Amino acid sequence: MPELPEVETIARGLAPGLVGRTVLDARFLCPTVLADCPSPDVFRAGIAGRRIDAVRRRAKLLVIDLAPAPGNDYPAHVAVHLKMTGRLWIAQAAAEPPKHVRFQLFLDDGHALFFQDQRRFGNCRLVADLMSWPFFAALGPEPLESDPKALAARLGKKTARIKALLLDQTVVAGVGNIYADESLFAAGIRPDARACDISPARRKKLFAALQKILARAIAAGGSTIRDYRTPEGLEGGFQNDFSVYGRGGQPCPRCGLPLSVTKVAGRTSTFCPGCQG
DNA sequence: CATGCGTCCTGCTTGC
DNA sequence: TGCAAGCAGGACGCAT
Repeated sequence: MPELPEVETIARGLAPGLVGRTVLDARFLCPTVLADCPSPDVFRAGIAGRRIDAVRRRAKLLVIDLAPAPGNDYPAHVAVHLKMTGRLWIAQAAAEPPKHVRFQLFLDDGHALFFQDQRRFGNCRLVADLMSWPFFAALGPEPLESDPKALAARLGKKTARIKALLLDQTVVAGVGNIYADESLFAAGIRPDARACDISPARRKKLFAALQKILARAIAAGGSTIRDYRTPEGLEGGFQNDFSVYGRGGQPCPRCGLPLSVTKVAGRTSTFCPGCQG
């Protein structure tokens, strides 16, 4: 469930405890959490002795930038995808890992980064060159760093449903089901509308609304539906500001009609049949 | 190429 | 009260 605002909150929360530290080792409590790597030992050797230069977000990925080190004489990155239920926090290295902890990164100050993931959808990987990773190279623009008009132009001739395109990480990066539904409501667009049937002005309005909603969600520390927590263990606050997500059957906050629930692009989609159309 | 759909995974919720 | 089916959803593999 962590989408752009949640991963941004996590990156900001982890940075003070990680940046400047040196990585000593890693431990995998679940073998499948490690993606695109021949073995845990290859990963461990690849990170050992490196200093953490930065902790940042790209799309829904948490990216840890690692400096070169003796024996590892090139920059590298650890990329973590939290998917639905992933959580990250820093604790004493000797702390007993709670249930569903899949991975630990041990630091030179006696602490460790813990990665917990109940549903095992999440993963982490060690990447020397991010752009040689096809998924990363194909990511679309960051919505908060782009002109809404330029984003709108990216889907001008597409016939797919607008909801499917918002969720497509190559169209725009970092949007998931929550912020897709919320921005479609704000722009007055049905989730099952075909992109080519939406006027350029309304498509621009959609991305302007997306920017505003993402910024407000980051300011609130993200949205907690069930599993998401900040690195400090706190729930987000933006779930209290939802207009439609998870509110099927309840009155539309704008017109009072009951909100409809459908499946679009295989995802539950909530919208107002009066305001979006 | 573009689009759409089934699959993975596990714990909570719903329904009989 | 108990148990099974349903549901959540990001990315990917495959079908059309």
